[in-house]
Amino acid sequence: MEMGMQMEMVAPRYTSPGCNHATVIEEINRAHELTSQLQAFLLPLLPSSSWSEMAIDHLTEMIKCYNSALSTLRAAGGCRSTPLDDQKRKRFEGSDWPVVPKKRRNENCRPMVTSVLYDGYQWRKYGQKGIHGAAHPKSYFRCTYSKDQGCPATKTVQRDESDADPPNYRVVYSMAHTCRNNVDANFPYAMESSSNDTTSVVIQHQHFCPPSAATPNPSQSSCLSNGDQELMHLFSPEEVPGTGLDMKGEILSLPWTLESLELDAYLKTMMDSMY
DNA sequence: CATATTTGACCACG
DNA sequence: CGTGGTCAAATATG
Repeated sequence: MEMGMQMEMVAPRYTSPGCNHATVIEEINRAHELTSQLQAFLLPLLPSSSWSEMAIDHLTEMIKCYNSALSTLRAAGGCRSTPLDDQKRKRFEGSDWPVVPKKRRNENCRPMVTSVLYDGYQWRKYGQKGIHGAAHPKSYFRCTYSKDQGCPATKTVQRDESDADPPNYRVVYSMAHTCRNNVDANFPYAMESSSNDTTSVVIQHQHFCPPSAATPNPSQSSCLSNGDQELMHLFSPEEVPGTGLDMKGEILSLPWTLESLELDAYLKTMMDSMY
């Protein structure tokens, strides 16, 4: 679109002394290399399932993102923050709130799922709220098909108070899905591992459980006879709520073999090096 | 243009 | 009246 023009116009202005352009490129380069290695590492290990394919797809997308980011950075020749055009700036004029522009999704890398903690359903975020006494805001999601099919399912995601590294997320589901044909049939709902290196997520079920009637993997479902039963599931480090991509969680859904544990360690290393 | 996210405003409830 | 949940306009993005 007019993206290129915007960049040319504003790039010099957003260069700051504290922002080392070469270092940024170097870091992205490293992330790119690590992702490529990870992909090569994963390919022979993953079983053939659409679940695995999705993980590989994620990696491929990540590599594309890095390529795009690198070429953009190199073309820009300077470090910049997200530029605001006049119209966008107008929104913040006279307001003491957004000194920085709204945080938006990575422009080159749209996540496949619409919420964190991919659970086989598609969610749409409709709100975020700071909770009294909580360090982290709570995000509110409803089923993507709530409008189309009147699906009442909602969930909230809130980062745990503990300073655990990686952080824990509390996911609370409310109401059952009534939408159809939207469940990822390959979603392994319950994971049966315990690695202290993974992100644990407390999942609470209010009224109903998530992939319930349509749960494609009932044999693994540890859920859910009682409404308010609290379950500990081990997911992976991931982006903060709202940004969506939780690829590692998918990978960790593999059976816990030695390989997958090594994989976990490798993933963690990779993640650490990326942030 | 369609769809998703962000975020301040609004509202119900205790 | 404070808090938490939802709405909806603005915005982002393919």
